[in-house]
Amino acid sequence: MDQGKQSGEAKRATDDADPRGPSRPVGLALRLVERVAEWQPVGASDLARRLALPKATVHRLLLALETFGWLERDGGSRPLWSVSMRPIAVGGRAIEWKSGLRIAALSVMDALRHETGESIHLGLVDGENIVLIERIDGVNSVNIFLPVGTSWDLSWSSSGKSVLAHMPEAELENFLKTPRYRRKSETDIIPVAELRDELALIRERGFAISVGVPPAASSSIGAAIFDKRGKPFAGLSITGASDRLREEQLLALAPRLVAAARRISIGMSMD
Amino acid sequence: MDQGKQSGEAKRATDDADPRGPSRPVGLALRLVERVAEWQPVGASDLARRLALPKATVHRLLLALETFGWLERDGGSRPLWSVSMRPIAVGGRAIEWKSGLRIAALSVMDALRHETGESIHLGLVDGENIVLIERIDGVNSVNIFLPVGTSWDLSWSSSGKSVLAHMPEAELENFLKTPRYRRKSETDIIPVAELRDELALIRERGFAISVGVPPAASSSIGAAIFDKRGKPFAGLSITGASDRLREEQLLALAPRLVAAARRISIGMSMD
DNA sequence: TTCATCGTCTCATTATATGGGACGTTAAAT
DNA sequence: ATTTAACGTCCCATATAATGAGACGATGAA
Repeated sequence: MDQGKQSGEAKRATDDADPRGPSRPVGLALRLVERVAEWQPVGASDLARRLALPKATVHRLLLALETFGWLERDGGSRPLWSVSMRPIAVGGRAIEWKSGLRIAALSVMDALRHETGESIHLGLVDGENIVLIERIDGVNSVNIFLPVGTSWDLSWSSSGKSVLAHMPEAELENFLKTPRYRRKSETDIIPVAELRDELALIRERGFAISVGVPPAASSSIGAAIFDKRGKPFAGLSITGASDRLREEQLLALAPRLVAAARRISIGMSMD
Repeated sequence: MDQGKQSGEAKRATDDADPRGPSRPVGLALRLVERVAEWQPVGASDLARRLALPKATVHRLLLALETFGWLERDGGSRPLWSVSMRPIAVGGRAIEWKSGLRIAALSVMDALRHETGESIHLGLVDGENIVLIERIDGVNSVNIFLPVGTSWDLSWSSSGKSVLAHMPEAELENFLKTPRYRRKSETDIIPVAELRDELALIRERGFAISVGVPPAASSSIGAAIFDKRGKPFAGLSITGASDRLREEQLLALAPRLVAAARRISIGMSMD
């Protein structure tokens, strides 16, 4: 799950500053929830140290978040904290609604998985990431079961790249301002020129390909989904284990995938 | 998605009270997030009215939550609010970790869906609800695709009831203190005696059955999953459309389901 | 047994939340 | 086209809660 954060982390270093001002307690509490999710199970002192916050403040907030049902602790003599099911329940509702998309996509996704036998992923853009919001499993066994909520940098996954390729120029420029790292690496920066070339190819072909993406070495082919105004906001992809889905197999699936993505875009435009 | 809240709503009426005291702003903010998720897209005044809070307070919190990335508004002249992808991303991490369960369950679930051809659901207990955290789709078409994050009252779903049946006496008593409504009804209370009888039957047989559960009329057979200490904390179920999965079909699947649930429990006890 | 570290709690001080109400704007009703 | 009720937004004096240093006993490692 780290991959989704990699690029986000750099920016969050600033967020982790300690902004005095309005709604500070709320901000602290939410940051606490996010960090507990990341580091769970984690102790109070450890948390305070990593966030550079006073122990007493963290402790008080932890108790509050427990009361409100967002955090839980195990029963040990040195309590360790983790997040409850609340965020998932809340987020599930978000997806349920947010998605005319989900409704428009489901039948198409189901059809696609029967045509191809592979797993179909639906991702929604969230800032500079793409978040997996729905998955329909292929009929084959030995599948890759990524959990809903997994997120990747837009420059990583095939669906992310296909969204990137059709983004308004200004937004893309802004995205390219911060360096993008190659998957599996935290130091190896992708040259901007290389990324631009790939995006140009994606625009031309109408789909993107990714091979061997962590965590579970999976390969995928992805296409963008557009809203009424023609802006890409989601991605559809066919995903499978790298050793079974090689580039030629992926290319063979391209026409079906592109057709499915277009059908969803059209379905979304008809509200 | 309403079904998950139905019974919860009664209790939340009290939560919705306005407790002065420590961490009040945090509590208000979190309640706001939960309610926005429930009612989205929703306007500020509407929200304030429904929560019986001053407009100014709600407005200030909305702006803060937007800053922190938990809420978003559309661009209309009368902004409507909805939740962002943040909760899903946070919750996804929760699941990722929480689940030795997920890891232990996945291969068993995959095997089970191949044996039966039906969709397999994995739910985790969250207070008095059970939350769908993982779904593996059956190989048949015309499936029911419930989104991860959907939650039901424990007395509703088959997996919930099977958890209830094996709960410690004290906890069960506490659960039965508040009245439980029949699904699809907001007034029709299930007699406690009837519920007790059903739970006794479930204990005896080792599995529970539910027919025609909303939102998508689905029927299911469920069994509980236990932790090392023998406490039920999750549920496994086979779910399908009501018109295809009748009681006799469900009963035929029982032995396989019970075996799978037991295998997961054992897998969990071996850390 | 020693001892550093942990979770927990208190309290005087400081900072923020609070919400009534005013203002300009929007959109529905007339 | 005009009216009007409801909306989003913001200000500001007051009430309220957040803050964090430090104390304490409990825990687990050395």
